[in-house]
Amino acid sequence: MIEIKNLSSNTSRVVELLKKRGSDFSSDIDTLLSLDHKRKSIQKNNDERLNKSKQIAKQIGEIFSSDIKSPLIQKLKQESSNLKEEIKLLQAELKEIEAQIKEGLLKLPNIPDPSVPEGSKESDNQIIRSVVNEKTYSEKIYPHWDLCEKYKLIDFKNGTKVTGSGFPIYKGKGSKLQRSLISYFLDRNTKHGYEEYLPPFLVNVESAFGTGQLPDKDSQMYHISNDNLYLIPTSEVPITNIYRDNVLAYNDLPIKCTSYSPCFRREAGSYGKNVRGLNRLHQFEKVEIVEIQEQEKSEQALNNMIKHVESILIELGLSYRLVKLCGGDLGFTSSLTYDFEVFSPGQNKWLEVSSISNFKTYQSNRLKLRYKDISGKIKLCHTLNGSSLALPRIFSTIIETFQKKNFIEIPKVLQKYTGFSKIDL
RNA sequence: GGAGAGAUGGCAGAGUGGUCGAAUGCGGUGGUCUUGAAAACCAUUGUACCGCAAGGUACCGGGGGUUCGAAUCCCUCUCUCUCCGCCA
Repeated sequence: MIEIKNLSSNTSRVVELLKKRGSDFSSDIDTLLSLDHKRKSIQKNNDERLNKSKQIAKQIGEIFSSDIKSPLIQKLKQESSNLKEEIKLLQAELKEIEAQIKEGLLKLPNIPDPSVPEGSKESDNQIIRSVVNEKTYSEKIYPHWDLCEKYKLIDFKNGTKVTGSGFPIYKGKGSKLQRSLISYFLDRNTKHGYEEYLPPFLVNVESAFGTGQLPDKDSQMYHISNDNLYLIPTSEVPITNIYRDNVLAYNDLPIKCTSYSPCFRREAGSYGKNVRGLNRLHQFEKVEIVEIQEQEKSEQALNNMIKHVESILIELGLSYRLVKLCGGDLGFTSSLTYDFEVFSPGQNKWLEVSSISNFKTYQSNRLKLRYKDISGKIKLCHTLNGSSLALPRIFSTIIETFQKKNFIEIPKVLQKYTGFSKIDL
């Protein structure tokens, strides 16, 4: 949620930057500002009346202690009753207008960073760098769904039987490889200073709201109606919400967390080729990194996160590229996002495996996540997060990239986790 | 799931209708003293909104109500604790 103060003091700048997303929000913002103006004047009126009635109540108390029968009391009571009627009306008005302001603010996406490239579609994203490993294998390359069947790594059919499409069952060495990747990612992240967490996989409404899944992505989450809880679409939600409603000391920062969790996404509207195999699932596993930072340091923090995730991709030996998202492709709550994509030789295309974002104050404003800076001033924190990494597409790319005629090689760094160096028949 | 008790500032803990944003202790910060430190003493120490400021308003788990006046009374929700039941 954008801060209304920012909106009123930098109106034209905010409007300009929001245009990168491909829409003009100037009239929405004007409406919000005039609502806020109105809100202030109502509140002023309200406060004055409250003050008066408070004074009267005090006066009654004083008279009461000396002369219970004083005729003044009745008169004052009446006066206060009248005031109360006015206050009631003003407060109803105030509540209404505050709700309108909040609703309006929630509809505004985050302000894109000035460096965000112009553009409306995926092809407008800016490729920062590409690192492609040369092929050493010249036989026919199979896509991962064929390999999963051949080596019995994943049972898609029975996943569909047991739950539905998009719920694969890993088995045998497939399951072991999956588990090894989780451990490997967590170890790499903790070695880089992130503290490991294992959060709840269900969250309440406040948490879903805090990180911006509600109300924007309501239909994309699984909801448990009995208890009004949501299955998490990413562990960013429970982890970031740990710090909701907090004023941290500047020397508590940065807070760096990493966590594994399954992620549940309804993915309503997806179909066809894009969802084949492991490409798009309703339940998938992910290791996430979250960082809470001082405002001045978040830019550097984002760069560090990128370097860290990149070092993992290099270690795994995958071909990858780093992409800076254009305004049109930028997520609703993000100000600046970089994606890592790995090259899938079996499908001959790039697949997103990590999305690293700086949300600046957009999440923290909702979360009321603040810190006291060195001068004692209270400010909103900056929040950042990224996948480090998302499992299924790494899994599929590994088996596609390192397939040989009758076996699959396991990358060196993973072997101490898997306990085997290849998958064969 | 059943029965009971409770939720107050960073923490502990008073306060059961009037001048309470809230005693007291601990902790934090600043100072005095000291070569330095400790101790002692003094001062200070919540958040949000409005206002140039002075100042005003709201907040004692959340929401609603009674009253001229609510931390205090009533309703409701959530959470915590104790006992019983069930259970990996």
